[in-house]
Amino acid sequence: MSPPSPFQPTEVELQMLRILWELGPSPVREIHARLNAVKGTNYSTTVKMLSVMLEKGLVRRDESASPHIYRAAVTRETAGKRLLRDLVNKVYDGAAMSLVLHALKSAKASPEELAEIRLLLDEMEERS
Amino acid sequence: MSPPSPFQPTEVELQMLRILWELGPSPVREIHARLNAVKGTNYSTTVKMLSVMLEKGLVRRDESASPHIYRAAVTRETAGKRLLRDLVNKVYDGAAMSLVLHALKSAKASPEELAEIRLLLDEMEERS
DNA sequence: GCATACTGGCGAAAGCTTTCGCTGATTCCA
DNA sequence: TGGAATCAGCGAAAGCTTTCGCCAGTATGC
Repeated sequence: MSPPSPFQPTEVELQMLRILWELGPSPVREIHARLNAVKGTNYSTTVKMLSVMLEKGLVRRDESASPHIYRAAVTRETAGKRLLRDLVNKVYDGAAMSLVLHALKSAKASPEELAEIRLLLDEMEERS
Repeated sequence: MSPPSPFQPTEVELQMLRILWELGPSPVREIHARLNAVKGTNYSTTVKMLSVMLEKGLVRRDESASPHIYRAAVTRETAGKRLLRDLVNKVYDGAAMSLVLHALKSAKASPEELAEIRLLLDEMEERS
């Protein structure tokens, strides 16, 4: 399913990905504007970061457009899933459910979300 | 509740913590035995790692016992909670529920666990 | 056509984490 | 008590990620 990507984004790479997820495909300039707003870093830094991420396969680049357009190569869902799996393995020793419980306890949920979870639970119960 | 610890453990530190969580309070030797088994690193490395973690407040040390005894200064629960909060913020933008859903979908749960979650959901619903 | 501004990129510096060599102290036996 | 083994630690090297200075190419406005 996910063939060539064992890459876990680093701290700042994740920050960058988040910007890309929010912004959608964008030229460096816009990405930098956002990053700079929160981190006050240099334009060069943003460019470099993107080029590193390009090598790692975390972003994609469209060079045909004149200001090059960058887009995230992984969806928020995929990245989240990977990081989550990682977290579960590293801390909860693979017991994903402990984590679900923790997360649930410490989170605020809307009625809709609660309903969605119930639905999911139903499905899971049926299947087993 | 958690006064002086904004420290997020790094990769290897987490590995070390996991060993401590499993082993309980232990002398360096035993910790090293485990670490070495999975990473093949030097005894010195383990000692250094522990001293760094001591400075960061991630572990505690009992120097009165002759082979010094190290123990984790954070519980698995606390560490997990912190990392989780971090993950939620960095990837899901604070929307813990999206994460819960993901985790649920990708996990196998026993009937007992499912029941526990339902219970929790009930409580949450009442409170809102 | 020329100065100016914008864009992209390389290579190296800075700053972490991680690893280990080497050294001194302590413990353990015979 | 002497010698070997174990234990603890420092300081520096190695290896990442992150930052940026500087330069070159390209578009832009006059």
